[in-house]
Amino acid sequence: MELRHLQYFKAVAEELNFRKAADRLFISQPGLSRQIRQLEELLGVQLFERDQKHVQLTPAGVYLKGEVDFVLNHLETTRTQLKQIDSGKIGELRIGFLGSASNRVLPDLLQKLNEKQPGITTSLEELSNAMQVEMIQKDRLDLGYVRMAIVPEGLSKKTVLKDSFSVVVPLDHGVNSSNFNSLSQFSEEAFILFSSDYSKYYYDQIMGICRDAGFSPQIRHKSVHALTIFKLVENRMGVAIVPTSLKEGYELKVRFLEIPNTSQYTELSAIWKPENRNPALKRVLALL
Amino acid sequence: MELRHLQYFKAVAEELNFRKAADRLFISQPGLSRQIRQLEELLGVQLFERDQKHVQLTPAGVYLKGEVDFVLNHLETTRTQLKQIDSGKIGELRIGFLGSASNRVLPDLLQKLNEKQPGITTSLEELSNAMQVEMIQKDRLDLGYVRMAIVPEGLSKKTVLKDSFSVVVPLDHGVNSSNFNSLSQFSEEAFILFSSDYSKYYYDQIMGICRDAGFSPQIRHKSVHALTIFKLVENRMGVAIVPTSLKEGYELKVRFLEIPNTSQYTELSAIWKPENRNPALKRVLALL
DNA sequence: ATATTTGATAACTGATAGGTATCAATGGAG
DNA sequence: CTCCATTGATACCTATCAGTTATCAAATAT
Repeated sequence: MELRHLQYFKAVAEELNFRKAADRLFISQPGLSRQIRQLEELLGVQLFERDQKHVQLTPAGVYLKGEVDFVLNHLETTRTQLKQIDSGKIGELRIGFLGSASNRVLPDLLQKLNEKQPGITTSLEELSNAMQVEMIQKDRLDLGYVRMAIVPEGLSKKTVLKDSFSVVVPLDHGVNSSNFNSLSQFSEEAFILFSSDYSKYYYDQIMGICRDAGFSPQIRHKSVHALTIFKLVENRMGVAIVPTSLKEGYELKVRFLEIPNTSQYTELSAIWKPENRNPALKRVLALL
Repeated sequence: MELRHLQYFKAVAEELNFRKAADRLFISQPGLSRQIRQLEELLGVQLFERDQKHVQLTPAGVYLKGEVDFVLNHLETTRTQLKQIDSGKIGELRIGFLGSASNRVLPDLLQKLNEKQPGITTSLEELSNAMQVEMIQKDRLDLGYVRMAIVPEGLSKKTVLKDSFSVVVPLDHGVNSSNFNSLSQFSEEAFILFSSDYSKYYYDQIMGICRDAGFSPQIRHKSVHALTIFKLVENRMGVAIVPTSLKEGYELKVRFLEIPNTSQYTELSAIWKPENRNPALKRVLALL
């Protein structure tokens, strides 16, 4: 059985006249007659009652007509949907991000998406730098928000946020914005850092900043979540160095001190695989 | 576009390998390759990503696979329905049920069906709760008899039986109907339950009943068949808690003790998909 | 380095969808 | 009643194209 049979059946069922149906289908009447007979043989069921002057549907034919209408209609809408998906008007984008992107960058993107590309749905997942890279390379993620200076071979990058670093201290800490001038003031403090397996590059960079200031930090705690780090600082478990933009978006009971005179900064970048064929990705990249 | 294209597409989408798919379809690999390419041209959409070693679906291909599965399955059931209707029937109703429906509810339905709608034939299958839900959602089942408090989104439900629970004990067990007053009398017994993969909800509920009675049951055996459970009880392998209505319909050598004063009860419900197009289903629903 | 596997290409062939010409049966118009 | 238009079915032809075999180059695996 082929769709041809069903389309022909539909025409005959509607016209109840082989010649008119054949005309509508732009084929000859004998050809149509044969295809209908073949359909009846294939299904093992008589669909039309033909006496020499009239054609009408059998009960089985009536049932089949309903189902054929349904199926052909369904296939038609499937075709138009397919076109939409292929052009990226609708589709799903799988986004990975570091926690630090969830303050401004990610909400910005989602809002812009909702405005300009409402057909695109997203699936969001907070993941480490390394995991995002791996998943993008394996086509398990379309877009990632990471912190790294150089991206692995084969991935594209666009920086969306350039961030200085700040020292995070308890509110009652002796150093404040008026007397803070060098990071070396914290050389004897305990430090709280992001875990290196969450972002190796990030970890190394903070170590570099301290080295520039002439000391090697004592690391007491490591965590993967910014909020946890802030809580630890608040409870005087140490001080932390984090991207300045993390200041926004939390109800903070800690003090941020932007580190002056340092060429060190961190970039939040969107990364993706140029060969990625998800059409929704192209549209989203145009928005970045 | 013809059904052939869709069938071939389905095979390739499942195998993700042109040669294996061609073997499965009993055609040659070049022929299959050409048909798929033609389908892509007809739809104006790329469906597969082929590099020289791997084949994978594009997002459009993923979408099409879902629709094709649906359409081909729908056409298949249409064929069997057609046969039924052609032989003077109204259609076939595919019914799934839990074993506990086979005592009263299912025979009742079948008898009523035989009386009021003799044109409807049935195909019956004993299936777990989860399997029934899945098959109904995929249009592989028309009506299911399940035990669950809330049905998944998109399915309709009608409760057909409200059942209390009974403890099942051997005939010579110390506890009988005159001295039974609390489930806690069984707190030290070994228990035999229905497997949780048969009906998660049911399993949890029995655990809840015991918790209400102030103990956590020692579970020694699990089984999916009521009769097996009764046999185990008969041979003093433990006691069981089952819906009271299971008492009927078996030649029992065990004793049922209805649990008093519990708000716990179990409902046997008929579930179906409202969009289901089976004409026999509409008629049967009118009988419920 | 060798063998095996992948999908794509090229050229051939056989089945069949659709064409033309015609038929017998029916029913409406005169 | 006759005539004629209209119905679907039949017989035969043909051009298309689905599916074939025989290859290929590229990529793994051994």
